[in-house]
Amino acid sequence: MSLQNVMIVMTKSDHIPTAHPAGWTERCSLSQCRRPPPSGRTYVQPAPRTDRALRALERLRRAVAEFPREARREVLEAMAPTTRLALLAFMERLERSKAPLTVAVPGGESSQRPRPWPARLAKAKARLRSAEREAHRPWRPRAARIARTARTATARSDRQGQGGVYRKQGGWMAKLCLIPYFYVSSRCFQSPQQAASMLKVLRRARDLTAATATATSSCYRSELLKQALVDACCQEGLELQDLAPSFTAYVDAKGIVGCAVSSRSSTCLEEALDHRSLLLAGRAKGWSHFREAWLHVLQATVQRRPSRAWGRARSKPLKKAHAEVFVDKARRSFELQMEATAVAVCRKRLARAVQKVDAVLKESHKKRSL
DNA sequence: CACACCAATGCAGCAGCTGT
DNA sequence: ACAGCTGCTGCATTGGTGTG
Repeated sequence: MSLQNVMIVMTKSDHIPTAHPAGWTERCSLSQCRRPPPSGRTYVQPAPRTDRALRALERLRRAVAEFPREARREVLEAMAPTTRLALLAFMERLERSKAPLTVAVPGGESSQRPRPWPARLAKAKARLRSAEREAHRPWRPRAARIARTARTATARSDRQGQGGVYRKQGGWMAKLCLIPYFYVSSRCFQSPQQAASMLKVLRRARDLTAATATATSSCYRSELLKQALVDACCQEGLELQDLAPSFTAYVDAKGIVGCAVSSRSSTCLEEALDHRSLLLAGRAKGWSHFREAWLHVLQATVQRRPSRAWGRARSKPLKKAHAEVFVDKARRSFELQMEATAVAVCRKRLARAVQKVDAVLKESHKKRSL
């Protein structure tokens, strides 16, 4: 299709009769066509082919507008000449007609005002802000998800026969999520059977905890958990020191820093539970609060097993300055990652828009040659 | 319906100590 | 001297849920 043809199509569209005072523009919205019109307003049926071309071009125009000004030339040059000409003609026409064009694109928003660059980045940042707004909404586990996940985990462990029992270089250990964001590990055992029997105890403790605590509460009392562990051990004819549990808070913070954050393992249940509460409360209140909680956890000295474990197993608490560097670096790299994602999404949207315009142009060309 | 997000599980690796 | 022990850490994976 030539540039002239594009102009012809656009001129024709101007003459499509409409009962709406704003002209043809509002009819172009697919979503509006599907919905019953607002009271007192009438819409006529859309002219499919013309509208499709206009919609595709408007979609492309906005996809290009999402790029920073300096990148737009490169974007345009990467297009096929016909597509570029069609878009430029469309934009010229848009510029000439001072009437605000509001060709709506499915899933898009009004085109009266182009979205500022980078729209996706702004959206990403809004998401960050919304995480901060969560301050007023206390965290609660999704009961359905937890129940389903528990079923899945059970199914998986049934399949594998030893879910929750992990092989270490020197032996076997049992690990289980006792309550959401809170893990308990047994000490290391020589055989997988021993570790499996400890896993059974941990599962029993989890069931006892679930039976006594409300599923929607994020506040778990340490005495309750400890009692559940003691009772579970007792039912298997064991002592708590046979299990020798250690506890870790593990809070998913991918929405804030792009990773999960865990506290150091502690043999003190209260300590680990406290870290869990701090991290969860921080996460619910947004980045600045989460940062404080994370810093606290990183600097905390925890109770460890009196074992001969070394290396990473005995990582030291960080000094304040080091903790701050660590935390801020994580946040910065998360922000950069979000920006990169936003750019990738813009490119993807552009590719789709170009494809759509190409298809419309090709179809129109075919019809003309018949 | 595709994609992003999230909870939970699974596992490799770390690195100094200990036993031979 | 060195292989093995130890259990904690960090990250990948899995699969369900939410959202546009």
